[in-house]
Order: sequence, then structure tokens, then C-alpha cells
Amino acid sequence: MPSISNKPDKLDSLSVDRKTLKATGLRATDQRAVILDIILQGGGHLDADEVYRRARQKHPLISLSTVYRALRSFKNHDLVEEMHFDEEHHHYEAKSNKEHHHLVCLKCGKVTEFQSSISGYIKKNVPQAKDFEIVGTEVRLTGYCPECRAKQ
Amino acid sequence: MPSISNKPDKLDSLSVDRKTLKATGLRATDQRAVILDIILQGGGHLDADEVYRRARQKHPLISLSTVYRALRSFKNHDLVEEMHFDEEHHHYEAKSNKEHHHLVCLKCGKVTEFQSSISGYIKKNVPQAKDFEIVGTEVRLTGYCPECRAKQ
DNA sequence: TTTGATGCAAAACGTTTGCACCAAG
DNA sequence: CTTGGTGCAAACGTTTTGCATCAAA
Repeated sequence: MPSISNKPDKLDSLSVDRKTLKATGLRATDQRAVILDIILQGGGHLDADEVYRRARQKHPLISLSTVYRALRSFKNHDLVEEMHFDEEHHHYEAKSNKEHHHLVCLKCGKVTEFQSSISGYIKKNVPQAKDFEIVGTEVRLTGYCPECRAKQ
Repeated sequence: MPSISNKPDKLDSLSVDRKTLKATGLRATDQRAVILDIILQGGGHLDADEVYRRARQKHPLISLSTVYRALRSFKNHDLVEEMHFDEEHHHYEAKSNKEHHHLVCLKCGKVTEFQSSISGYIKKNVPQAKDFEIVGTEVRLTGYCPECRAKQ
């Protein structure tokens, strides 16, 4: 029987992250486990600086370049996806098997996910896409979210 | 009767550009006429540096900041659109009234346009988009173009 | 013991800005 | 004349890199 703990599953999820890292062929350092955890638990759409800010709470000595290096490494190993919601930053989210896309509010910046098989629609309806080997579909709708529309 | 010229329509297109600029409320400087011309004739998908390189051929003293300022101004006045094909640069293309999207080859970087009313499809099929006021639809398919697939 | 990961500082990158000047209106 | 546009250099914010050190395997 494992020891009793009143803490949430922080240690557990970090040890899962360690396993994920090893399984992916990366070293299971504290920093990378923390960074991976933040992205997996973080609800997606975090930019590098936000990851850095959250990571420092758990691991105060972590450096920004470690965050960048980890994110790039995770991206290359298909653990996370890099998105481009605005022109200034990259945003990162956990790789998901379900095709989903994003609505970006131009006023408040909020990002809303939705699922839709747009790539299927495109493959069926776009002749130019026939000869292309499509590996990624990024759909980004911009506009104004219900809240911002109401406020104005 | 206008004077005879064996040149192509360079002067003509530049003077059209001047008219466009004035009609838009901008000053018709040589630099801006050249920049606008490059984008209008350039087949789209140029980044700021490429515009700069081409502009220097016609107007050697032009500066990079002038290019950036012109592009921003054109964008704000809806003469051009700013696109995000990759993470590093902005790309600019002439504003078109027809909805079109892009296939980006991950190998050679070539960008292929296609037309498709994806926004219509999304408005019909995505509940989250119902309450959103959509002003822009950017679809970016990544993959490998027929040429690169053949070579490999 | 090997090699990937780290922290720091410095550099690189695309882009923007302050300023004095110029030129279109 | 007025005001928007220009060129230059310097600044900006984000991301990358060189290097010596560290620690996972």
C-alpha cells in the first residue's frame, strides 16, 4: 500500500512526466518535468514567458533559455505543438490527437478551441490539396468574442 | 494621343499606384509607389526583407524602416494583408476580395494559394463560431508539395 | 564516463522608434 | 506653410547561441 498523502497529484504527475520524457528519449531532469507538466496541465495556449513564470514558482532557479530549449525539444519530439495566435509570440499546447482549431478574439486575446474536421473537408474539396501530402492543418479565426461584443 | 513608349507598363503601373495612394489618403512618394507596385505585381507572399531587396533595385536609397512603415500603413489602410506562414517573418500580399488560403511546403517553402469558402463551412458547422463575430479566416495547410515528394 | 541539459551573458533576429530633415499637399 | 514620409542609428522584445559546468544514463 502506498504511503498516504493529502497533497494533490503533483508528485505523481511529475513522475509521469519523467516517464514520458524517458520514453521520448529525453533526459528526465527536474526542469523538463516541470515544464512538461505546466504545458500538459496548463490548459494550452501558453507562451514561453508564461511557461517560464509558472516554472519559476516550482523551480526558482530555472532559466529562460532552458524553457526555450525544452519547448523546442518537446516540439521536435512531438510532445507539444507550436501555435501562432498573434505576431509576437509562439504559443505552446499539449499535442492532441483530435483535430481542433482556434478562435482568437482581437479585443481581449482570448483563445477558444473548437473541433472540426476541416482537413477532411479540404481534402475533399480542394483540388490543389490532392497532390500535396498534408501533415498539418492550422485554422485561425479572428474576430470578436461574445463577451467583448456585449461590452461594446 | 499619348507619347510612344517601348517600355513595359512600369511607369504606368507606378502612376496607377500613385493614384491608389492618394485615393487612400496617403502621400504619393516614390518609395511608397515602388513598394506598393512590388506587392501588387509581386505575386504575393513577400516578406519585408524581400520587398526591401526588390525595392532597392528600383530605388537604391530606400531604407528598411521605410519599407516597414509603408507595409504597416498599407495594412492599416487595407491595401495589403499580413499573413503568417512561418514563425519568423510576416508576409504581405495584395488584398483580394476572394477568400483564399494557403498550402505551405515544409521542404521548399513554396506557398500555393487555393480558393475555398472555409469560413462558410465553419459558420455552418462550428457552434462556438456562432456567437463569435468572425472578421478573418486564416487557413494554413502544411505538408509536402508534389515536386518535393517526387524528388524524395 | 559519456553526452545531453543547464545557467548565464551575449548575440541574433525581425521589427519599431526618436530624431532631424525633406518634400508632397 | 503644414504635415506626413524619409533615412539613419539606436532600441525593442523574443528567441537563439557559446561556453563552462553539471548531472542523468
